[in-house]
Amino acid sequence: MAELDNLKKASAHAGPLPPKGSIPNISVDNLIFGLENGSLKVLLIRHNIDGKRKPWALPGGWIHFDEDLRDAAKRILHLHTGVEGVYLEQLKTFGKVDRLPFGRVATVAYYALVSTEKCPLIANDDRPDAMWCDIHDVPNLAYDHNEILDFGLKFLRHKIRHEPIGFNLLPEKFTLLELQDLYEAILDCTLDKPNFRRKMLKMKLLESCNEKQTGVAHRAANLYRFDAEAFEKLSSQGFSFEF
Amino acid sequence: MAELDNLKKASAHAGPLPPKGSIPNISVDNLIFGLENGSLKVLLIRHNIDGKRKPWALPGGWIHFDEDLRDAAKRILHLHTGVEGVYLEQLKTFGKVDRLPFGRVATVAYYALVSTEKCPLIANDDRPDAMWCDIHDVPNLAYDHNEILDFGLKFLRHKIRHEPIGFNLLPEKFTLLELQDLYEAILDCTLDKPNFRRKMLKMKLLESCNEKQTGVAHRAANLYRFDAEAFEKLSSQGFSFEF
DNA sequence: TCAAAAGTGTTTGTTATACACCCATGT
DNA sequence: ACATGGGTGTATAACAAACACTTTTGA
Repeated sequence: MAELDNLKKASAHAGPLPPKGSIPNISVDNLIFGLENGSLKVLLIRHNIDGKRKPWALPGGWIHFDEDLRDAAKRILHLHTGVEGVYLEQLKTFGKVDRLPFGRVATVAYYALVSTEKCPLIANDDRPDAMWCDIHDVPNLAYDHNEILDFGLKFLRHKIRHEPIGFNLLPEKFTLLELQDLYEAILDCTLDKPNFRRKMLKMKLLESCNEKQTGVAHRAANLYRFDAEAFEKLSSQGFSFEF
Repeated sequence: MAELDNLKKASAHAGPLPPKGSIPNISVDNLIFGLENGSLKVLLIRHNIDGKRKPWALPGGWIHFDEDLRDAAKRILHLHTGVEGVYLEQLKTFGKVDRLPFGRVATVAYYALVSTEKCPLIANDDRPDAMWCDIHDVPNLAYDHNEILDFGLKFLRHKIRHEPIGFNLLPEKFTLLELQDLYEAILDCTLDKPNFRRKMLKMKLLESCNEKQTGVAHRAANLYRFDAEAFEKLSSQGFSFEF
């Protein structure tokens, strides 16, 4: 029951619930991206209230009076995925007058990148339905959530070319081909393997784990991890990631 | 008097004024950049209340209940500069619990790029002080406004390398050297003239006005304007601006 | 031994960089 | 005539794209 209360409080989009202890007129909505079977997915939830199914929506919620904006986004992310410490950035604030049928609410959208394997979806009878939805098959969402998603997707496509954030969608250790597949999935293109390799390695942002893949039916690839330290160092010297 | 009322309503940072007809807990703050004598400037204002001078601050205000977020930002921009139709984009929303000493207010920061020559500052006894402040000489600002400015400045430096927005800081017609000076001012570096020329012209985003500079004590340079149409066209073909 | 993916090498054309140079104009 | 900035040319090095090739491994 306490959990259900939490959920109601956490969801701005179950309806015009009075947000006790929360700031009126502002909500948070999270765009949670994941990669599954080489496809880009987004986390959608759907409430079942009095046996009635609401439309699919982005996971969102209200902001407590004593809670930083970013902390509210983290809390909502954790509530639906159980993960912490993942990539989470503010996307944009959506504030059209009539974006919700009840009252005036501006929503601050955040986007998160998670590796789906770390991320078992939390859904049962007391909680809303949840699914990883392929980015190409997104249904009509509640309110202006399609608009938020479209904006976020464009933003991600641009961002991934200019900042090394793709790694957050992969497990800690990954092969170069997994990384390439990720770029191909997000940018919706095909890339040349040898050239992709060279380009990535030349940047010196990947650190070899000196470890091989296991359980593959072909030659095992070397595993790499993203070297955040090296990136900080290079950035401070004026390096700018470009893909 | 009506003007003064407007100003009070428009300024979230004159103090904890009750925002009648406005959304509580959300404000808008504008980061208005301009270029003057080859230096990057930001517009700051300062209120004089009961003969007491408040600290310098970013121009900001409340959002009316029947006004889109973006329209509020436009209104505040126009109030302080008189300009309309200039480059204005959302920067980020700042929502720390204690960012203001009175009450809980999240502020949506916008940034604008204007050519200062179009932009006589509106300031007199009834209005707040206003100044174009060199980016290197910014004083301590009210509340978290230094944080907002720092974030905006970093953002601008990054953005100008990846999107053709610099033109908005120049008059409609400009020379290649003016453009180069702009890049040097914002990126804080020096650039090679012939190479800058070629790089810019090769992108096909500049349209020659077939007109020369006037009133200069040396050979008059050709004037160019930014060709927004060409940019749209190229963008839709996958072109990505890089400087 | 074959399929599947790892990983290397090489060729070719394009682009960036650095810098030398000439041109036009007002004083 | 000379200072000032406008504008062009060019040699070199670095890089990107395309693609042929060898290597490793499990089935």
